Amino acid sequence: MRIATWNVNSLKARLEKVEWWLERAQPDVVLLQETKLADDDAPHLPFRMAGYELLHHGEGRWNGVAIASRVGIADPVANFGDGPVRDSSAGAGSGETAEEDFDPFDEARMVSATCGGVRVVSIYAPNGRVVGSPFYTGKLAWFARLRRWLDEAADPGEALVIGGDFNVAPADDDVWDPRAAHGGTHVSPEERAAFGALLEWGLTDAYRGLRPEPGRYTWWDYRAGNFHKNYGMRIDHLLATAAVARRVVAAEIDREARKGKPVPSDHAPLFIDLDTPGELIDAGWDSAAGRIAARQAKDLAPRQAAGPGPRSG
DNA sequence: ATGTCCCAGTCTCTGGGA
Repeated sequence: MRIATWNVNSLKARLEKVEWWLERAQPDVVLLQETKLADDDAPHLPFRMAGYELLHHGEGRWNGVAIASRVGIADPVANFGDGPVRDSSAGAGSGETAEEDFDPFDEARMVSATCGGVRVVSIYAPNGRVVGSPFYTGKLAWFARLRRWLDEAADPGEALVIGGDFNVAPADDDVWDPRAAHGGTHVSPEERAAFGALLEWGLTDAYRGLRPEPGRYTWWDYRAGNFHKNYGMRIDHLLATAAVARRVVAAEIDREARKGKPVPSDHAPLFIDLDTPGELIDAGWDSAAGRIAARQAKDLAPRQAAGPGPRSG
């Protein structure tokens, strides 16, 4: 069983790329983030044509999470079960997300279901923008809500996977240059502690558990050729309870999906294989990835810290 | 390199978010 997660940066704009990747990677379950669609606009038919059911939780213009599965979808939960979120497609304008209006619990950032015997949770954590800002405080509060949901609605003994865009690089090895990112969001001690609180509950970083090498990322800024320089961050994760983690036999980030035309998302898909390695896993998903990472390790000699720091989705 | 991409509305450009 192959479980993937992918921040697609608009499912509408990325539909062709997503269809290509479903055919390429043959995932059984895909957790999607930043669909940027209202539920009424979710593309159920193309997924159905590819053999997948689609569970979508969106608000319109921003955010939006989904689960695509070809092994069934049961017991859906949206937004931690806290009720409907704001419709960001209607009346959106300047001030819509002004600081005083920001409420991460009023945005479509969580959807869950049971697929093929595994409860999966697709999450899109708030970005945080600037350390110390109300958006950053809201990000930390959102992570606390996620942890509380685990405490109240889940059990560390069950088969569960939380995947998505956490907007947190858990360790310095998860950032292209820790000095460049220092002082910014995604790497602050508080954000890493919020991530750690999820592990503490009973989850394992399924990718890192199997793949210790540095220099492998899931997000690269569109600008400045950052992807080709491998200036990225590992901020998308698949966290698994022990019942799932012990079954993980492979983990990969598919950098090929971050390349070429039509224009890709700024995130690459990440996936894990349970019990049986996928047919394509041994073919190599990007033979250049290791070479780039090795070159980057040498490049980590003196470099000026970048000014504004990274901004990721 | 302030370097790109996506969205909706003010709609062939702009502003906001990542």
